[in-house]
Amino acid sequence: MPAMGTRIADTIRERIEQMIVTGEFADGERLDEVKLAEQFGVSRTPLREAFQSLAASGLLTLEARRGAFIRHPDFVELVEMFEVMAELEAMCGFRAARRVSEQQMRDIGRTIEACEAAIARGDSDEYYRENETFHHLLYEASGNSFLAREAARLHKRLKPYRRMQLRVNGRMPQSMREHRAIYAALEKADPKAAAAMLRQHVAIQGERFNDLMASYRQMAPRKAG
Amino acid sequence: MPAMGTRIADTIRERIEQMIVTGEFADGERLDEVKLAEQFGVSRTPLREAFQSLAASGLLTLEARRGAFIRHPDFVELVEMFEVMAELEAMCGFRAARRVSEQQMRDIGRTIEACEAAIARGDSDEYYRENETFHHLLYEASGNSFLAREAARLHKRLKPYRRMQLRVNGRMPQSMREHRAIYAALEKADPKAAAAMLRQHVAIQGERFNDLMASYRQMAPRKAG
DNA sequence: GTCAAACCTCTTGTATACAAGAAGAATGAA
DNA sequence: TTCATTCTTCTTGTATACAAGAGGTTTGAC
Repeated sequence: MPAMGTRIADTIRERIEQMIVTGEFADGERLDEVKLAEQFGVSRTPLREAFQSLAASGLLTLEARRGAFIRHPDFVELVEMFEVMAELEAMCGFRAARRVSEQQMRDIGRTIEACEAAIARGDSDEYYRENETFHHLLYEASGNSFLAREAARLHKRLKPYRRMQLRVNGRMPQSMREHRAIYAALEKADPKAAAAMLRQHVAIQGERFNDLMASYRQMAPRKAG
Repeated sequence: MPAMGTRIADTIRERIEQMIVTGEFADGERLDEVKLAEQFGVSRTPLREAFQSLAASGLLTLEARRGAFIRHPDFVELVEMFEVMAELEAMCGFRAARRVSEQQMRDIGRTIEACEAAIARGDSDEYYRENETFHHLLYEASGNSFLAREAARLHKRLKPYRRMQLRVNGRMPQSMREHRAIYAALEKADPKAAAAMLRQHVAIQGERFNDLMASYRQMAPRKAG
């Protein structure tokens, strides 16, 4: 964690990042420096530094002398990104199967139960939170801190689009079964099974491909001037 | 001297990035804003924006109210990074085996020959250049543009440390044999073989682990106040 | 001589001022 | 009316000014 004291630029970065990953901006929308600076009560300087940082993380796009834009990935790129995400998670699972600690297994087990409870209550926000925790615990359990950071980074970047996957009818119970299967593979210390399960869990393939495409088409019209 | 065509911040970013990946800075070195601004003949503003961008890419570390520092990865993290790099390259190879075009195969073949010619001439700079091209062509050949970008990003970040691997006695001819094996796997359209070859080619394991560790120890003392 | 506290200086972080493209509006010709 | 051109305005990009923390240094007490 890079020293993050009282720098306004860092705070701004966090806040804009949050706005982006919660899907607050439409595709193609331009982030007005003056307006945002006013909104946050700061000058343009820290705001622009935040922009640079966010752009390097891929969360927004800077166009020379035109400004900062939200550019949602097109469908092809979205599939590409999930393809990489699937492989990173598989890699985490593979390594975690050998390296995961008992404490980590308990934590993972807890998030699975919390997920199921959330579904039972119909609390989808809680479900998303716990699901996220599940995956982050897995990244950590890989025992490769660099891999964990990179996986978390891409995970964050995909956040606005992950809901599309889960919104589909019947996806959540299926997702839960997969969580349990992943847990079982870790418990058996079976790297290949864990990797395969996770690849399957995250990848966009088969029916899921069509589901995502349909969801994407519903979301796509949200274009901004 | 204000705006004149291209963004200064971008130019500065490129130049500093180049300085970093060519290993121009020692571990722990602080990048003096005033001195660098003077050196480049610009104000601190675009320089600081470049810093933000570089920090987000992992090429330098920003510490609140202390400055921008070059923090070389420790040995463990370096191994972790190569582990991820190996997997990304394997992934590229897997996909490239199915998707690579004939033109791309010709280009890849050409870089292999250029590499071998460079070795024969003892031109190591040229060798590094062509080797880099070989890998970048492979990333592109994966057919997944997002994957290609991510692989290229990590490749760049590892650049200062890749030479350590190759400097080892006899590594270059071995590396060339691997290039040819990778080429053969692509030609046979054998995804698993291509992936395995690339994982093997990039990963730090077996003897290579010890070689890298030795090289790292020689490089490590380059600490700055 | 050693330790601690105040102070000074140097560097970073933020705000503001200014320059210069870019996009759009107004103007004029066909 | 339509197209091209000029001009206006708005926004970004860069420089500079100013504020404030961090680190080192001096000074004083013991």
